[in-house]
Amino acid sequence: MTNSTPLPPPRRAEPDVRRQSLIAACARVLAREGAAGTSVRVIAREAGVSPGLITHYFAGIDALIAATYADVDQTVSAALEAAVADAGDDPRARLDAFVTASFAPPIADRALLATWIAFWSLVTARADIARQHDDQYAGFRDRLTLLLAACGVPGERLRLAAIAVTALVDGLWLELSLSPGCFSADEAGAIARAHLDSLIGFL
Amino acid sequence: MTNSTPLPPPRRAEPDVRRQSLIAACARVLAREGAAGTSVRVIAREAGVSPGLITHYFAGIDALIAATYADVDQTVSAALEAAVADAGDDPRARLDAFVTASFAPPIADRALLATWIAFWSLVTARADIARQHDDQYAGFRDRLTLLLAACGVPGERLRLAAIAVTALVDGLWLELSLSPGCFSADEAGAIARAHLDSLIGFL
DNA sequence: AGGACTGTTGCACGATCGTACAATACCACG
DNA sequence: CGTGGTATTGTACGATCGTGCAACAGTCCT
Repeated sequence: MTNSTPLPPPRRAEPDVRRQSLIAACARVLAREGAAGTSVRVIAREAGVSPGLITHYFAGIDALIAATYADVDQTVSAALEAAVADAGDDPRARLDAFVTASFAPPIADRALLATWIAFWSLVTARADIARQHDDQYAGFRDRLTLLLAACGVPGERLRLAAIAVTALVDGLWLELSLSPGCFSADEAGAIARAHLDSLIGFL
Repeated sequence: MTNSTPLPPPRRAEPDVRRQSLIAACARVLAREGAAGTSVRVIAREAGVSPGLITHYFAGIDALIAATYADVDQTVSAALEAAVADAGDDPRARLDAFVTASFAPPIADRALLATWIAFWSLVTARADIARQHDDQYAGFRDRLTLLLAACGVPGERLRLAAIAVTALVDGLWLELSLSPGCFSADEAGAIARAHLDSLIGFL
């Protein structure tokens, strides 16, 4: 049980680098084993380190999962922002890019879904994690609100419009990730753009 | 540790009744403790029986969770069907009733959300559970397809329309259950009905 | 070069997990 | 009124869980 691998000599790493590698290992394990099979020992083996190191960098396994979720959220936000930036200056093109990017890598990814689910399963029991969830979703909606306003959606409809688009994109992303054979990413994008058409009322 | 309660004498129950009571206890524990805190012992204490009884009725804890999910799905389907039946004969009223009921008790319920999340967390790792998920969602979409067709949605748009409405309702239901303070059930219904308006193109 | 700092290891500990199994107690039936 | 069948109990077992901690080792500073 001591070690099946030849045990390479332990090497020091920059604290930030090591911390990030633990988060990445946690995300990989969540994607491969699911939330139930994700434990300190499995994550440590995935990262190639000793189990004790996780306690050294994180207050506990829940803190590591929360950090993984925050990291995933940051990855998603960065990818969405990059898509918006690539779309140029036309407001509608920027809005389309924002929602379409949700159905392409790296966002429509099984690893992200597993992380999300593992995190949701903590929301029910822990108040601090519930607040982290609320904050991250509020950030997503706020960004969407700006893009919708730039497309001319009037202020009094802005709030519900942002909620609607968030829900639609989330639902499509969820089912696309859970059962990828049911419909394609292109179809999801077409559905979302059609919904934006009716919201903006460009006719 | 033997027993904190006065231990009422063990009573026999009809197998179906006992089985159903275990499923109900599982759902309550999932709602209260979250997926992580749901174990054989906790469920047995919630149901007022011995832990061994769960093994007697179900092949394992995963089978109990799967049965709980199937039961929840049946509850949801029955509630939706009842709402449709109450709506009368007008196709659009029936469609509205179907989607609006998703945001009212007993569907928009924290216990259901917890069950759903616990089940999703098993989808990643187990193929048989992934198929159960696909089947249940296909059933939901099929029912929606019939209601949409009755409202005059043409055949070539029917498939994507059903996917879109399913995703929107799912996303709204998910966020409504995860953070109830963000928007209300009435607002969710209004969003969904507006989306149906644009799909059916009644203008 | 040598000492201090700390990243890292490896293991021990108690708790809890899911499951198996023999013993028990209830109930229907002869 | 026994008696067999089975729902139910209680517990034991091995595995795995998260965490704490003393010892080790790599790196940097003086």
